[in-house]
Amino acid sequence: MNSGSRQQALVEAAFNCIAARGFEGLRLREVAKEAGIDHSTLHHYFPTKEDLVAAVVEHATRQFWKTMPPQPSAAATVRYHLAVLADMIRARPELFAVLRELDLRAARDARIAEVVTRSERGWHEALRGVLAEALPGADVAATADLVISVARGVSLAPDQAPAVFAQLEVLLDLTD
Amino acid sequence: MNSGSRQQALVEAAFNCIAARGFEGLRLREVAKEAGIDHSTLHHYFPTKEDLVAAVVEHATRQFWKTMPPQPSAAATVRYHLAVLADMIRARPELFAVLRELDLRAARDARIAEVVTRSERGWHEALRGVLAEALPGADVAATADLVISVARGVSLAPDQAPAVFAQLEVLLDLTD
Amino acid sequence: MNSGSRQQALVEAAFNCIAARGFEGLRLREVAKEAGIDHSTLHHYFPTKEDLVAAVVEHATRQFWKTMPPQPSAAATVRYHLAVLADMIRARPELFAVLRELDLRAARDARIAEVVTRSERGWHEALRGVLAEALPGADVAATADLVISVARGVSLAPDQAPAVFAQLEVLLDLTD
Amino acid sequence: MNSGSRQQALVEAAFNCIAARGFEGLRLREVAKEAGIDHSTLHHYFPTKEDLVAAVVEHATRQFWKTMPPQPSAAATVRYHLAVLADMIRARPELFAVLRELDLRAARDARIAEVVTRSERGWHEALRGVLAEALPGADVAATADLVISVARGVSLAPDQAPAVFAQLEVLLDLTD
DNA sequence: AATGAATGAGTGTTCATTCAT
DNA sequence: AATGAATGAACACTCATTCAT
Repeated sequence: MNSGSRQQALVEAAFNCIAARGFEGLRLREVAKEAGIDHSTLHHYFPTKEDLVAAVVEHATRQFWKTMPPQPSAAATVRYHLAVLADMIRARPELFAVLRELDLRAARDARIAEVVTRSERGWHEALRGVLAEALPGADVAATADLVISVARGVSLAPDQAPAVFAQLEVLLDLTD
Repeated sequence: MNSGSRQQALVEAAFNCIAARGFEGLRLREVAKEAGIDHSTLHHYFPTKEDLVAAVVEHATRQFWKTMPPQPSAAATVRYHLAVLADMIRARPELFAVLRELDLRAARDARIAEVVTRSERGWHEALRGVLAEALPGADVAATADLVISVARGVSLAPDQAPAVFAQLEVLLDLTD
Repeated sequence: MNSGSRQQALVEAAFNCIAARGFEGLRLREVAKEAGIDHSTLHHYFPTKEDLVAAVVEHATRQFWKTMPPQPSAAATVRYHLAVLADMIRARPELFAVLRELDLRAARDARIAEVVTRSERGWHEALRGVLAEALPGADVAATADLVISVARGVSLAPDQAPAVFAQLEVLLDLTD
Repeated sequence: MNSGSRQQALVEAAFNCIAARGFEGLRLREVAKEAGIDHSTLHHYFPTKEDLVAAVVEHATRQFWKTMPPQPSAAATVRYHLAVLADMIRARPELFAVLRELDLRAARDARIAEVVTRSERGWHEALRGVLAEALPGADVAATADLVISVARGVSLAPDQAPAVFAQLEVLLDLTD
């Protein structure tokens, strides 16, 4: 087993701990145990807890953000994006729970704030681009923020995701 | 000083700690110190940390939820509600940050889940009532969930609250 | 048992550990055990290890320095002082070993340097005063430094203390 | 680079660590890093930390003790010796700080005590020989111990070395 | 020789909780 | 109620040492 996979295993174990018990429930010994190594070996890969957390933050944001695949029309691209979002939130609620923990922590941790901001900037820009085409005349910046707010908010109640995104789609009037 | 106000002071101190440093940064000694009492004395009012947290949860949800004051029309009532929401989120971001921490914790703490659910149910019902009148023919349940999702999501980026709620109002087409 | 004696007991236990195993062998758990309390209770009295060490430093320097009791003549006072020094070093070699550890540590710890310097200053001044009277015409500052150097040096080989101080007395020609 | 020089480099690196941070601050990883090798490789040269320390002890005592070069007269030899001592202490205070750490450690480590004793014995004998000639009638054993005590003591306050040794020379009345 | 991974005992420190007064 | 003392389990982190290559 090479060192890359060990680090990866540790990050995933840490991610699972955070998903299950929140940041406050993150215990290095438990992470190491789940990854099948001694807890002091963990420090060989991540000298401090903060370093591990930083890796988890990168991991979580990278997992979330996938490019928006172009569809026959801009409106279709937006509709598809909303549908994918709804599906992801339902399929992987823990990922989104962790992302929301990150949002909260960003307010008091500059290191996290930077990653979160960077991650959101990309999403926001992509959203603005496709919304400008799909909804000419609309306030695309505010609309992008609205979409992101809905995604954030509904990931705190994952079961509602399909209905909420469907309703958002109706309101946006995304006809070709 | 009667015991009621002592408890109140402790709950507020705890709330402030959570707002400032999150649940993971809640220290009983610090709460007691901020309330001006010995940390052992705190246990006379709240036997365990969990009890204090429960009180904070009640405190936070009570603070948030205020009845929706009726306006000349149902549409005006909704518009007013959205505006109040935007104002509150901007004025008291810590309150909403704590409420979001609660949403996250509800997923792993049944005691919190119960309070959060109860609080949301009231809000949801009130919203459905006024939306049914303001937007006849609309899917009021989904719309109420959408409004709540937006409020939740935007409280993670409080600065965007006015613009996002304004955009939501536009999409809802809330004319009299 | 009042808190004063507890602190005293802890300081003495810490002193004994340092005397027996040096600063590098100072273990908080062991100190607490020797004082008969739980190791975390120690932090109730001394929040950090550094605080405990500071108290030990004060304790050690205070123990050493006792005023020079005046004798019939200045020369007799110096002779008596040297004799007392020789006796103390033989009687309590660990105390002087700890004081020498302090001298060494003072080079890399400003907090210790301050206490050591303060302690030595008093000694040096008293020595200069009585030497000026006992040995008119001598370089009292250099002689005082010499006496202190001898005391320091011989405390690293306590058995030689009587002989070395006796020889120093001879050289100083301390006749009335 | 042959293994002899590697060992030498490690010993010197260890010596520097002890000089800078004391025995308690001696870290094998740091020593290895300063010597430019992996910390595991260090164990090929010195199986245990104690072995490295033993080598440092030899190194330090060997560095100090250099034979007393004969001068025109025995008194001049002693005077020269004191002057060299004063110069060395001022020029290389860290060496003498380490030697004093060794004296202290000798009290609780037989392995170190042996080296320290052996080193001192040579010095003491040489001193007795030349003192017997320079100061006929004096208690040469006690005087040699006195000189050694002064050297030890003043190396804890290196700045005073010249003045203290000058004063010792005066008291010894080392005229030809 | 040389290395990076791995270990485990141990280090100071924290903190909710309980006890005695 | 109120306090300060006391507890013990848990924590992140350190470090000499060993193992596999």
